[in-house]
Amino acid sequence: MGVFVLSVEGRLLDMGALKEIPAVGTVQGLAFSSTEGREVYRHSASHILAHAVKELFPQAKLAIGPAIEDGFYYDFDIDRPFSPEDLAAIEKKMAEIIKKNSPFTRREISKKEALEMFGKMGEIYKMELIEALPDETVSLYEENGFTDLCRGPHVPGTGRIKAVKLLSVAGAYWRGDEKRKMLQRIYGTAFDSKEDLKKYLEFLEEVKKRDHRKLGRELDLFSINEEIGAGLILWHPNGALIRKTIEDFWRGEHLKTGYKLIFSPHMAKLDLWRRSGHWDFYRENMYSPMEVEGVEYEIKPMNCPFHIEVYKSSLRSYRELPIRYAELGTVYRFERSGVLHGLLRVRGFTQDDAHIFAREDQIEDEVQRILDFTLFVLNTFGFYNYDIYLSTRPEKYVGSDENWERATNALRLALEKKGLKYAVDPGEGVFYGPKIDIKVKDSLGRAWQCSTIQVDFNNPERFDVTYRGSDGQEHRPIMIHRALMGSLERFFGILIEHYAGAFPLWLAPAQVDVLTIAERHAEFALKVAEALRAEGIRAETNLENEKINYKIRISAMRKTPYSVIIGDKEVSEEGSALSIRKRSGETVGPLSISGFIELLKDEINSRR
RNA sequence: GCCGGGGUAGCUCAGUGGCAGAGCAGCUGAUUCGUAAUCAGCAGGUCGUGGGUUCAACCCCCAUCCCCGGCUCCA
Repeated sequence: MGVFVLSVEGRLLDMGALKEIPAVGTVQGLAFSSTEGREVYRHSASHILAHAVKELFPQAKLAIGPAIEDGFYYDFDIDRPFSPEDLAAIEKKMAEIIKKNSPFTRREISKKEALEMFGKMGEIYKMELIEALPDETVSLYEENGFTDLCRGPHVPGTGRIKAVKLLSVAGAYWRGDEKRKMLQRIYGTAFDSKEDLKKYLEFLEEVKKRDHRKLGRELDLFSINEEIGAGLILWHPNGALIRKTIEDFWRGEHLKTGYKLIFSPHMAKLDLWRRSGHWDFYRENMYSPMEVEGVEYEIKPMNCPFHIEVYKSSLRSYRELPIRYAELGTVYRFERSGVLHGLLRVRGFTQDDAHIFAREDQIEDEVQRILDFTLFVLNTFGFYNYDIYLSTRPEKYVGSDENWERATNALRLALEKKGLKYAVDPGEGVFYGPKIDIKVKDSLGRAWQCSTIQVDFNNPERFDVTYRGSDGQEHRPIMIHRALMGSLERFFGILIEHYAGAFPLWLAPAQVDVLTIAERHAEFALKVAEALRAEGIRAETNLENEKINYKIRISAMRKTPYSVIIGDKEVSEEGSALSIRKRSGETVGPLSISGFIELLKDEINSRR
């Protein structure tokens, strides 16, 4: 597909500007295949959307309409909400505009003129945007009588848009400010060909199929119950088994890697949270205190203060450092009802938390160790691609500039020594220290924030945490807060979608379903299942009076990795040649019972 | 919290100001079967909850809880 926008020394320009470009620098044509090209393309589509809406709903006021990751949106201020039927009508109007193939033409006018022009049209949001612009002139783009304020560039003409689809309507605050008016936002997407659009829509279907809330019910993994409360998870036996397996793995690996496991209570005196600073900095996420014999207690939103108190329970020497405390600590945070989402955003969750107390000279090395450990754990769950971010000092912060500098450098060096690619997220650190965030990419290429490694200057100070140095003096250790999976709830939700519910053998709640062909095979089937269970394999039987096709279907829908079929043949051969079927439909074997057990154990141990 | 859409059987979903429906799942019976759904019967509901309008409300109105898509926020 051809190019439709120019890149001149990194600046994007309309194709029409070609003749005006002075003969300096390199000129490059961009197509849909480039990120910038895609953005321009979809931004043009959003103009066409605005045009269509203005034709159908002249009273609608225009706000903004940028390109986003997978498409575009446009915000409108309109007295009535858009219905699905409206979307269909708008889409039809857009098709007409595209068919006309009117050229996008650029024009520059003074700010004053622009204000006057949009003022006459009653476009108050555009006026607000113009007023905020720094330059004296602003640019406008026009196609077929529709003019919009826009920096540009655009595709040459509306006919350049090959495939467009409106997806949804949602409320959105003007300028993202919840104190300002809520506008109606229309989301859509555009592609360079009908086939690519179709592929994207199929991707959306796949996302829907993998929705962990849907699979969670179908596979009987977990539930959320109105009687109990929003954002509070019930782990059903199948989900609990998976969680237990994850926890066992997690604890085992932590012990191997030099962590000490601890447990801490779910509540503590409010004074503790005052001292930690949470009551000042984090109160909006905390629940109201409860009174116990005249003293206020608070349910915990974090585990850190407890870990600090364990550290402080005795005098620490520099020889002991680093001290690493790990805990699967369940915390409760207030989240506004509208943000709750299945397992991914809840009010009670278990962090795979750890706090490391280290000397300053140990930070870089320790962070490297944590990075190794994190990637190992993520790999185990089938995540091999990551986006890594280094977040630096925010506007509001505690600690000295010098400390921040040193800690940020330590994080950066650790990343570089590991040869890990990362992006800097300026000003996105926590108030108490810089951090590294790792987002994993799942099997559909979606990024999820899980792991975080945070340096903390604040708490050692507030709690007066010390160690005795080789000089016999008291020193302040640095605290590193880290989570690998983030929270078990969220991680589980991500895993469900990542595997589409088909968990690898080591995690699968039922590993083998033993299925009988007729009732006379039940006795032998039970013997086979028992032999598997004796070896620690999670085997279940289906002895129902149903056809084998039915039982295979049920087993496959439960996504049990293996089923074993027991009929006359297997019984007469006494299990020397089991008929084994994978959930994918592939057959394995025939294998003897012991051969099958060996195969299963090998697969479980390698966590494939 | 805000905007919009919802809540009907365990699940997925029809439905109407005048007797509450289907498929799947469940139970019972028949069938005894070789790699993704055997047949028949039965049972299953305070129509999210609380008020109101009406001779009559699952349906209309108000409030409330919860869910969904977003916004803001975030593990």
